Amino acid sequence: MFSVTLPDGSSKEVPAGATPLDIARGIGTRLADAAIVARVNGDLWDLTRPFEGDSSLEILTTRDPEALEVYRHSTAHLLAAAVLELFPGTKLGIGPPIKDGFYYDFQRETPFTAADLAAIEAKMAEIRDRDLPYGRLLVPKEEGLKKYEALDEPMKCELIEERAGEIFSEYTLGPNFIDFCRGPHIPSTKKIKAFKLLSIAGAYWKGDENRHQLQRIYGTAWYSAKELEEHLNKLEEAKKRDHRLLGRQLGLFAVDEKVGQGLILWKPKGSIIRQELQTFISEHLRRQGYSQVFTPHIGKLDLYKTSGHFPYYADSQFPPLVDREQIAQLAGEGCSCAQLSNLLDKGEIEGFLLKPMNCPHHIRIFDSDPHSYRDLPVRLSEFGTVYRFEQSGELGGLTRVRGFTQDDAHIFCTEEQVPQEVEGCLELVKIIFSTLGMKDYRVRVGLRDPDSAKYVGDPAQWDRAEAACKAAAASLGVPFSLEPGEAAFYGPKIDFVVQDVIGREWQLGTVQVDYQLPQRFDLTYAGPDNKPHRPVMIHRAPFGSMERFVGVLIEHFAGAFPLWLSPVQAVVLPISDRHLEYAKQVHQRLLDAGIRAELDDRSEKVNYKIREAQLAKIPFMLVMGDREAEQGAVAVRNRKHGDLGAKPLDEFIAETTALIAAKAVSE
RNA sequence: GCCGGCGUAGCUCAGCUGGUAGAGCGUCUGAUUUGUAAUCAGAGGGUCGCAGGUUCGAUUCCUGUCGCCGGCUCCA
Repeated sequence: MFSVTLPDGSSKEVPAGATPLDIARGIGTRLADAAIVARVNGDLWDLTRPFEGDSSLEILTTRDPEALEVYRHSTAHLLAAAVLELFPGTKLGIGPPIKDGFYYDFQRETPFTAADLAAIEAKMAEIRDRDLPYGRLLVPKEEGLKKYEALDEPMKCELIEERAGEIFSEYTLGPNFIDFCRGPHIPSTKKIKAFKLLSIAGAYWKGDENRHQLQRIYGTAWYSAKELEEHLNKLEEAKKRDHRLLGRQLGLFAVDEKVGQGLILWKPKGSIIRQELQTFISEHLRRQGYSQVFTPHIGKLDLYKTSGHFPYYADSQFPPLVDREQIAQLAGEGCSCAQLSNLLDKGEIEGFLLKPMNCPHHIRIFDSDPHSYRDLPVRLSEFGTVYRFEQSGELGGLTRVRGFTQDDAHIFCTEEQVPQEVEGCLELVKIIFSTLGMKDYRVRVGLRDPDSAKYVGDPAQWDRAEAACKAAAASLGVPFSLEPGEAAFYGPKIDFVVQDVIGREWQLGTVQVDYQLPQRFDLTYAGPDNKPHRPVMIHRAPFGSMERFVGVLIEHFAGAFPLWLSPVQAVVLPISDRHLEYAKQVHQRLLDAGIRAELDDRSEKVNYKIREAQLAKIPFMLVMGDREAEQGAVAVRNRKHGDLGAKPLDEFIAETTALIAAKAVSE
């Protein structure tokens, strides 16, 4: 007999061989029905796995987030079983649960098609209806390896070699399916109520682009058809907020294949949003003692050799700009492209680079004057456009582009000033997020990966810089995560990360502490001892890039920007031609008051004009007919609150300009 | 860059197994003078992404290429 202790402190005596499910049934059929998995002595445990001694037990039901992961993982096994029934010989990779669903990686000669997906889904339902138990078996490692070799499952063998202990567990599903798996799983397939396969994608084995590529099938699974439907609806709704769609509908930006992939054309309306954001942050920069600078879009290759950007990141740079005649001459001498590239690397040919970062230019500005410790910190800011040759498969919308403008600045300060300066930078990011009402972000402290060689500089400096970042993040008052491998090559950083409508994460604001570049450029300032000292640099961009930030912002507001950012803040709608004269006067008054207003003087019905303005998400529609013209009034309609009734024009202007000045998030 | 899917009028999309294309909305013109989410009528608009190939004939099949979408990898 074992003693099993429940969360309420009570305990039950059970015979050897008893399972968590037995106890759940003993407590009640409703609990047994809702039960997905157990927690035994702190570990997740199959409901049907017998106790192995005196235990604590918790039954996890559909209410527990961990249970949902188990449920989805079990659905992934169901997917794999269906694939093997339909396509024998397919090799299995891995099949974990993920946010909102699961995937399974397969290796097969012929790619899966959309039609296959439907067939697989049907087969899954068929297997599910067989009510098969998820059976747990224990196998000694050597014996297991032989078995999976016999099954011709090379990836499973590789996983066993790497991960399995002396005895490992595997899970069966019916007589023909077996999978090396830590588990746990739901008791049987009949628990799976609602699932759908969503997409097929390529994925490298073990995420390594040098290894073979697998076909990944993504799916989603829920406890009920209703939840599944809601989830699918949510995905549909999210698509409508996609900044790529809204960007076109609202006329904010365009990407033109004749101009080039990933190169953003800001249309007039989008430019207003960007300009307003720049004006907004510039005011805060001024208050924080920043100076503004301008630098060119290119610089000599040598500059980037000094900084370390070239040639180490040659793959993500646009090709160097080299003198035409020099190239012609080299070509005449039979110089190959590879040799040319080599000559560039060695610095034997001079050329220019489209700048991938602004820092080298700012450094040269700093270094153009001698500095005393009394001058520091020096804070140089620039809305600097940089160019990076991102992989073509990565480009999309405004979030991943090849030319973008950072709201960049570099702070040159003493080591003692670092904590205070970093906090000042974080303050800027906080101002942005709070002004725009953005709450869904996470803070990531990117640290170096001790196993990687891509970082420059000595470890002691890294340690100090990482400590400074951790301390600053801690002072922020919001949760943050420490993430090794996420540092910049020259230093650790604090990033603000948000999600787009389809759940992809994007880094926006960033603050990076850098001990390397001042050294590489041999920057100094005169200390109190009148000897040269090395300044520390802080790179920071509170928006990150204007492109990405606006992209995220479009989705955040679903295109309905707050008044102060709206490209058109009010539209004047005369009811008929005889109100046109008054409408023009109103329009001009609005423009004079600094309100971005348009006049819709088309001979259309007011309903039609309202509909268009509404779809354009214009905050205020001012309808005017005889009554308004007589009284010097405007009938105000708000995009969200509808008809607000008539009020004197002066009053509307006063209220609206106040809302704009306050950067109110809603009208 | 890799895997898969897609590319028909400005936009959204239809077009069966090869016989050079159609709708709605937008645009333009005319009529209408309108009170809080679409007034009516007419017209214009596409070398079916681009380049080759197969074929008597290709938007439709094949190859290449460019671009877009999803995922992977990457992101100084």
